[in-house]
Formats: sequence, C-alpha cells, structure tokens
Amino acid sequence: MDDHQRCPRFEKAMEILSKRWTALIIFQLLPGPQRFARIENSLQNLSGKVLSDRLKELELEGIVKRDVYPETPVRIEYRLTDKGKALAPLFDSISNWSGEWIQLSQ
Amino acid sequence: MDDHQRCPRFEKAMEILSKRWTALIIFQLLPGPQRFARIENSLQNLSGKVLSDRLKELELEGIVKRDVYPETPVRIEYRLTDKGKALAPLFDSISNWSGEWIQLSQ
DNA sequence: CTGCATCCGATAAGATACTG
DNA sequence: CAGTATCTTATCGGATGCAG
Repeated sequence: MDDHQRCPRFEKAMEILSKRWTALIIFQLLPGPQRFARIENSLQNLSGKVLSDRLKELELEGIVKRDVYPETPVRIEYRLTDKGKALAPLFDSISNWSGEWIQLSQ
Repeated sequence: MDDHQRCPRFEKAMEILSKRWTALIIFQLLPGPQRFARIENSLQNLSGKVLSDRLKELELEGIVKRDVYPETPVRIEYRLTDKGKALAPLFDSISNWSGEWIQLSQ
C-alpha cells in the first residue's frame, strides 16, 4: 500500500473549494445567475464582506463571471462559467453522501 | 428559477469536508489504514497539532476510526469507516474536475 | 519516537456603518 | 443595490514541550 501520489492539481482544487462558504456559494449559483443580495440572503450567516471576498476569488479562478447590465439602476449578476458548471457532479456526490450518511439528530 | 433549498445535511457535509486539510487527510487514508507520522509526512505543511485536531474531529463524525494495537511500542492506526469510504466518489469528482480545469502555470 | 496538550501570534470571519 | 471601511471577535496554525 502506497501513499497517494501528491497531485498538485487535486490540492489546488481542494484549496479553492475548501475555503469556508466557497462551495455553498457555487452550489447556490448552480440553478442560474443571481444577484449579490440574493446570494447573501440565501446563505444564513454569510456576511456581505465575506461574500464579496469569495466572489472576487472565484472570479479570479475563472469559476464565476460577473455580468454588469447598465440599466438604471444598474443590475449586476453572478453566474458560473463552464469551469464552474463542471463542478455539478461534485455537488451530486456530496448530496448523495450527505443524504445517506449525515444524521441531523445532533 | 428558485434558490436551492436550504439543505441542512448538505451544509453539514460541507462544514465537515471544507475544513482545511480534512479532505486531503481522508484522501490520504483511502488506500488503507495508516499511522500518524505517515499521514503527517505525506501532507506537506501539515503540522502534528492540526493533524491531531482533524483526526479527532473525523473520529467524532464517525468518518475515521482509531485502532490501538497494544504492542510495545504501541502502534496506532487510523482508518476510514464505511462512512468515510463512501466519500471515494466525491474524490473521483474532484480529481476529474481538477484534471480537466486546473492549470498549474500560475 | 509517537501522539498530543498548551501557548500565542497570525489570519479570517462577523457586525456595523457608510458610499456611489 | 452592490459593495467597502473599520473594528471586534473567533478561529487557525506553528512552536514548543511533555508523557507513554
């Protein structure tokens, strides 16, 4: 039995996804583009500051795209890129696992 | 288009898995039981304290089991429970995604 | 030597108030 | 509405040390 090979890609992925709130934000965006306030309201205990930080990080990683619609008032929407949408199977995996193994009695 | 329903199981799962190092530790244990020092050595920059913390958390969650073999010197091994092993598909998903989308040029 | 406790500085998160 | 600035609080993680 050997160690798992150190895989930098895998570790990078974990580094991105394992930041607090990041995965939940992506999950929330899966159904489609959403505005800042909506994401904020959908995630209990997530402050505007942290959401702002995370969205910026995700934009840098190319997982989220920020669309500005110059209406009045201006409308800004966040949506997943293809790279972001490609994470859907991962969330299915987590969903399946949590459905089978997580008890809420605690 | 609706918000994703708030799913406490999913959020609990994310809370567990998204702690720094946790997923990498589980990944490292997938091939089989391992001792403390081996896990520590396999994960660059992971300190003994943090590993100890994480293993205790994972034990509480029923994801990892700690086996004590009363030899001299004592031998302690950590292994995944069925609940832990059930996470394997999740790591496949991350692996696939990172293989396809993560660039290391940065 | 291995596994873990304690201490403490660094970092991140949260509350609140404010701006374009 | 979509953030930012500032401050306080909580959490993390690295160094060290000690017990079995």
